[in-house]
Amino acid sequence: METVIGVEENDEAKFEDSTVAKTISEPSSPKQIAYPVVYKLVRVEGDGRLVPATDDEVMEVEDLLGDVKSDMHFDADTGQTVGCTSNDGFPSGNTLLKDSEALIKSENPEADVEKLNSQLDTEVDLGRSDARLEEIVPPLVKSSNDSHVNQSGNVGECSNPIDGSIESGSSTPAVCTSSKPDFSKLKGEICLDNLSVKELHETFKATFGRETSVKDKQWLKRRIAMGLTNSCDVTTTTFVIIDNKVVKKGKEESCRSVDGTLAEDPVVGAMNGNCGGSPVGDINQIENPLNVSGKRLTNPSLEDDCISEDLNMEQTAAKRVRKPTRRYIEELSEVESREYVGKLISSVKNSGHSQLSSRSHVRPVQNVRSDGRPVVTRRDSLGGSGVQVPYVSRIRRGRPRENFMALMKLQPSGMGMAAKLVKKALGVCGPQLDKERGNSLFKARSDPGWIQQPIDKPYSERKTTELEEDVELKHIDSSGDNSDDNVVTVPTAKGGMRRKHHRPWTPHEVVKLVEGVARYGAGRWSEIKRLAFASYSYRTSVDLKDKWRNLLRASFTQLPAEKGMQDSRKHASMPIPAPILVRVRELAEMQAQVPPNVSSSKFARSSGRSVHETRSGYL
DNA sequence: TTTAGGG
DNA sequence: CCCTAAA
Repeated sequence: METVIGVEENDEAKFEDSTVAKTISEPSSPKQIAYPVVYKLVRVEGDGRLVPATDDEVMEVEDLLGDVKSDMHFDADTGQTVGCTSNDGFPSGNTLLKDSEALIKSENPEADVEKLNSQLDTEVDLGRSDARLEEIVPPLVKSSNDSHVNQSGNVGECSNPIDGSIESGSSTPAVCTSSKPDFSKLKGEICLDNLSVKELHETFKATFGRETSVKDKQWLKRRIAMGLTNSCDVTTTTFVIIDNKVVKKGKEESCRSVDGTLAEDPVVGAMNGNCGGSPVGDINQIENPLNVSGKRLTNPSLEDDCISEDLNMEQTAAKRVRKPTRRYIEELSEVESREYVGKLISSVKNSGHSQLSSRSHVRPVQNVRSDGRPVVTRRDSLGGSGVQVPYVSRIRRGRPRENFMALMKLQPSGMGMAAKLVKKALGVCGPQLDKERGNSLFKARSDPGWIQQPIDKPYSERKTTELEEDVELKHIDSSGDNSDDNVVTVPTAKGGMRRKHHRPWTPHEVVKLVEGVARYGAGRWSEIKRLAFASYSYRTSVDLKDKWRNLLRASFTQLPAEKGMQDSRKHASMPIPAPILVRVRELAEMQAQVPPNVSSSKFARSSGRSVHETRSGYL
């Protein structure tokens, strides 16, 4: 049975209510209208059932969600304002937005959210909807247009359902062209426009598992599209969402994600980010994973959207198709599977590995913000001097791509316009976000390890307790964005310029590393990396190894000192907490890993494989 | 690809 | 951290 974490889109009803003006369902709760979109984490059981995620699970994903969201966020910013994000502006996103917005504005989200949450528990049929969807789809699929859509990409590149449902819906069904609803997740594209009301009804039913009395064809289409999209997201739960594309574990199935939604709601992104579950798991703010607040850029009306959409479409077309970054995927998958299914990772890895990093995607925005104009250059990325870091970080971790330049070149000139638009948008939501984020960030929590954060965080928040690693990471990331992780270009003999970046190890990381070694044994770096050391994609197994080596060295040299004088030498940089060092030493000894020099000779680490005993005194 | 080591 | 040889 696999454990996937899904996002449950709970407010079916709400949407309807809002959209349809209570044509349907219980007239009882007048407030439904105000229900914001709430996502709930669920686990998909083998049989397709959705089970509320456990705290742990949530934790696991939280982090992820945060990522996704933030990333999404960006995309959204760009996409929303500019054009459907990269070619595949998620249909649902937009659609959802429109609907939800209306809802959201009406009341204070906070309260509503809670309600929703409670309700959520009961409502779970995304999974089903999905299943059904598949059933229905076949007939629908291929109904028309394939060519149009497929131009850019295949499955992944779906056109905006919005267009399909709204635009064409009202006007001429004939031209499904760009307007085909996004059903692509399943197998192909479906053009809802071609369906009769009755058919739509059926589809609706199949999608949502219930009847609808709405006669409005357009509405139905939209609704369905939305539903499908959402379900898609749910399905996707495997979570690897990269640049608008959702990559399922292993498979490369992609579809637009809820960009729009997420993006639309900066706050949400931020929220998640904060909530970013730390592996440590001492957080429980998961209550409202997503809380759509009323604050957001709102798209005035559908009409407007359509317009912008059109605009978007154009630009979109020009944009390149981006595949998920390998690293990114890795990261996500790791988080996801960590402790659960480590295997998945490998498969996921295979699925996507492009040179394009999510970061590249974002960068333009950054540049724009700081410079005031869309300048995309490698220099910026490397030097990072003038690059400003947008509120949401998590854009790109890991080592910078060597061929970044090339990537940038890919950015069509259209970017310019896009960038401008984005800029505009950012101007509005940026600050707000920051604020939001900052506040939520303050949900301080006890830091597992110690106190010193070696890293200089760009944000002042830093002093606010050591937000757990996740947050910390974000900060780092942010800083990284600026300076690109302390990237320093080092001249290479071969004429090339090599980037060297420094990523200070956080206490958490160290702890994890130690634990990992304890659990799996030193030397099994890949294992540790994958399992115990799940997140932190930027740490490669080699990194782990190196770090361990260092720790070992440190532990054996520094420990003795502790006994006598606390500090024979002021550890200039980051003082590694004594306890940890102790543990390290212990482990080392246990596993017959003796630090070279210090103890005696270099014993190959071969005896300490069994491991497990380790965590006695400490841990 | 992953490990171990050297730089 | 990076790079590379070995496995």
